[in-house]
Amino acid sequence: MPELPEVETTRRGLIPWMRGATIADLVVREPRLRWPIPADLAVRLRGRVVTDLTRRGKYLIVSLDKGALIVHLGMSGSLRVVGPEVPPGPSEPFDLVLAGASPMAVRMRDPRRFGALLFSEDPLHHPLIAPLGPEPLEAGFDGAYLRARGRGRTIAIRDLLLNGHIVAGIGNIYANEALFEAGIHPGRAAGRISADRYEVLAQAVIAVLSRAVEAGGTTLKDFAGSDGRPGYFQLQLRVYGREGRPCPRCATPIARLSGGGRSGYYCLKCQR
DNA sequence: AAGTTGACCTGAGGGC
DNA sequence: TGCCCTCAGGTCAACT
Repeated sequence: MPELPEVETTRRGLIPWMRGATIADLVVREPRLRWPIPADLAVRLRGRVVTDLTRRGKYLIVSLDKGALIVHLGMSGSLRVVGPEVPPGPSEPFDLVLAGASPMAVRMRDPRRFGALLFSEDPLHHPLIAPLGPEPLEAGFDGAYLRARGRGRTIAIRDLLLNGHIVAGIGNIYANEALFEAGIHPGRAAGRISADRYEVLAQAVIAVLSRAVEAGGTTLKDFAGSDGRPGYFQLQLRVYGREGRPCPRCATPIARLSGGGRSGYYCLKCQR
């Protein structure tokens, strides 16, 4: 599920609830996520104050008066605000309980358990965060940067975009959508794309991600924002998941790139 | 070094 | 209806 726009949607929804709040407790029902939730985490968190909620790529960083939580939603994760009376369902590994006049909890749902909840004294230097590439919606990301990273390489351009150490936050949906918008074939070797086309691609990445953030992310199956409402960007998808349907530009049926990992969708006429 | 594949999990959907 | 197979929004580790 969650790529940059979905994580950003979650972050924006949680800010009013979390910023300035005191953590009353962490209730762990299932510690076996991508990495185990540290056993002593609840003890460390009780009484801590949330000073800020930020995002780096697909990671949420909950800054505390001492240290920070690092949250990743994996493939199937979401965070929702619930009242204390709402009983937890299956696949809901933890609640972060916040104190206040009307106490509430931030509840994680993660059926596939590819998500993570970790603690760090210095999150920006954490081994998962430090190697991330630039944020695509901030300065430092442009065509020249992408071209420099792709220079001389035979890797498919889609896989370059999916590598968080090259650029942070892009997943399979938005990589495919941006490549369509830029008219570039997802399998094209990264080293065989002109400077001009790299500039078009970088702008397409920025445009697609910005529109998706505005729409509240993409809900294909089960993504929900912190208020439980879905995103709406799936209505604007032009190629992802649309094999056989007409290309919005030329009406040629959308093709699917199979073989080797995750699938790619593209128009074989518009994208070279 | 760069590229490719497997691994980690659950649940949904299609075919028979 | 039910079983089995395939696939899914991520990404690290271990191979070639």
